Amino acid sequence: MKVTIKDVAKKSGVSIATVSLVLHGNPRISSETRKRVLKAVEELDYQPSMLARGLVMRQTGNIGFVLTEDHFLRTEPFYTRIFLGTEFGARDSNHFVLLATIPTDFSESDFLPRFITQKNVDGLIIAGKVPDAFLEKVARYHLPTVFVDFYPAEGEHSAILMDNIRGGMLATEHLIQLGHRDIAFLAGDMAHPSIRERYLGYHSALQQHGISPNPELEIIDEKKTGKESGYHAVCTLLNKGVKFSALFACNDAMAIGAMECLKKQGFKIPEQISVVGFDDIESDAFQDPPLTTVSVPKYDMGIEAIKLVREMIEQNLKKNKKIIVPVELIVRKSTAAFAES
Amino acid sequence: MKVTIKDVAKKSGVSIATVSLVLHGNPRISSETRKRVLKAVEELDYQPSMLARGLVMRQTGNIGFVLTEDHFLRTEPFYTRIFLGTEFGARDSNHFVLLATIPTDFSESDFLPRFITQKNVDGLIIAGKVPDAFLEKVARYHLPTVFVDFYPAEGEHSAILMDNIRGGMLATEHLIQLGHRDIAFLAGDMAHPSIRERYLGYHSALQQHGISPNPELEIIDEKKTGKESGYHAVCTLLNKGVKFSALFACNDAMAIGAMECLKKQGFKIPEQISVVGFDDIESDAFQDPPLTTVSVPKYDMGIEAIKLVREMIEQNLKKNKKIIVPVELIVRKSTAAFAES
DNA sequence: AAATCCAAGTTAAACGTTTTAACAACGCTG
DNA sequence: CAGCGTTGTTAAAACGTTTAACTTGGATTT
Repeated sequence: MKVTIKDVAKKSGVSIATVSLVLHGNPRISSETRKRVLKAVEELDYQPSMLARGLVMRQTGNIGFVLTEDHFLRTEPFYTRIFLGTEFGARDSNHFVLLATIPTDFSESDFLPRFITQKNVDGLIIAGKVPDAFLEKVARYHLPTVFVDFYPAEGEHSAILMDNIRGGMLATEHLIQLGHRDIAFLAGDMAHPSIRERYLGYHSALQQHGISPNPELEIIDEKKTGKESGYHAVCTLLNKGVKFSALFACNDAMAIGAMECLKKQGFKIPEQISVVGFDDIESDAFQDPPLTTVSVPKYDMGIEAIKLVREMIEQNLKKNKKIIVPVELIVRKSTAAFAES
Repeated sequence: MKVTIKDVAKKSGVSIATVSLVLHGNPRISSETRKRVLKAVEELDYQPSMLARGLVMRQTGNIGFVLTEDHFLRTEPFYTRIFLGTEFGARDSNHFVLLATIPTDFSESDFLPRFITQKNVDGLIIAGKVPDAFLEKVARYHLPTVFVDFYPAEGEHSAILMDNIRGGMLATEHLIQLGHRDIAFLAGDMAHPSIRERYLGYHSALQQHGISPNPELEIIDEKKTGKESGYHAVCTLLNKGVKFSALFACNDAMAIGAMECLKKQGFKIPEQISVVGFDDIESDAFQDPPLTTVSVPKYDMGIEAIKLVREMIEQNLKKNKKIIVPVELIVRKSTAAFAES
């Protein structure tokens, strides 16, 4: 039936131990035997059984990837890309990534993903914000865990985060360098750390360039962070009658909503008003005009997450580590040099 | 460390064999012993090791889910929902679903997902169209396979498909019942079986109601099937100057594009023209007006896929089976009774 | 020449299950 | 009371690996 280590051993005239040692690169095997074994492995297309290996090594070879159902089903494939990154990263160490969603309103009475309760994973990656009830419940299993794009309020953890502050600075500095001085900031849900940080970056860039922040230009009390909020925020801004030549939205959805409103009001983008977003979502390039934004390396975040969780599995000392991945400014057509009007 | 069957055996004063038999519901165990064992299992929170079990049963307990990268990263979470369905379905039989993407242009020289080459799955679910090169390569592994929303050109297979013909009929009949007679059909990519079938449904409904199809009303030569194609198709239709009071687009994206064009031309929807789409994508409910459409049970397709692949794994006779899942008409606000203009 | 060391392999136990065949205990039958 | 069937339980093999401990035979040291 299936080719086992025994078949390889027989074919190359050695014991199964030798085969195993060869496969693990043990130096005690003569290069001649090594060659013979490798040849047999090749010819038989031998694939070690993960099951048998896992049994003796007491490892499953699996890593769990958990996110809320909402996040997974988002039209914008943000977490999907992160997942894809983990899949890719897992190839190196021959792990498998098991994905499971949890209810967005996970409560004490909900079940954990099976791979956790059945101890079928060696480590865990938790992507995006998850309910506290989930965190509490999962903590009981003491699995090496890495958070991605989320950091729990309590305790010390390993996490992969993006450099929101720097992103906010990059976006703002880009506008400053284009000659803009009156730069609006649009946001909702300031309770969210990422958004708060982007705001911080905006502020800090202004100050570094000697521009004193004007609270009138900060529309930060939108309820949500979708297109509608962006649209509405611009309305608010225009109603105030305060002068501005550029705006930085805390994410692309708001930026796109903002552009819609501006265009409807007859403003030319970027000639009259420059717009910068954040996230680099799929549709940015297809906006009119294509949106300048801060790009987040989703794929890399997944790869880093796997690396980190693997590290934690190997040296199972709980060395908590935060990795901040860099972001990048993508200049498209929605920003232009300041022009006196 | 981890609780094993031995611990349960010791605690309940029986042999490990007995524990195993109890857990498998073997009737030869006295109900008294059974109770004792079950109690111990409960108290120790014993979870059988998938690895050990898999080793002796020669099953991995995993099912592979493969789709192209494009499909997985689509903004519209169609396949994502199907995947979620498989995840859910897999709970019953305690399988795990491993997801892997393949390059959209998979060629002979590309590698198969690791779980296939390493024989780490018992069966395979292939979602959406995949390249022939992939099919050829994967066929060599003789895995029980179920296709979802795709049926290979060659050979006999198991598959979960949606009832496109009936969907086309439902949509068209809905319009006919509203009193419409001049019903346009919009499509692109007629090479795609799903679209061809929807077209068939449209035709068949017309004929059943004694309406002879008017080729002038069929715009079926669009290159693609996106919003732009829908927009463009309506332009073509209007330029022809042919009279119509309703239109059925082969998918929601085209329907939405069509609505945009119609609205721009000053038509009122649904007062002057009724529009029906197909797919029930996320944004339908947020259109203006909300789009009437044919809904596809994505989640169920996933569940059915798991059921079928499990069936194939159990009785490993290659009983190929096609399951056609029913679709459903969702009436929203984009359709109304015919009104003479 | 005995003792030691080394290189290259091998033996065998262990991992945690499932399952078959064997077994013990008991009541029944003839 | 010998033999038989039934009922409930267990011993043991098997699944495919890894790895610590051991063997073997030749080279080197004392």
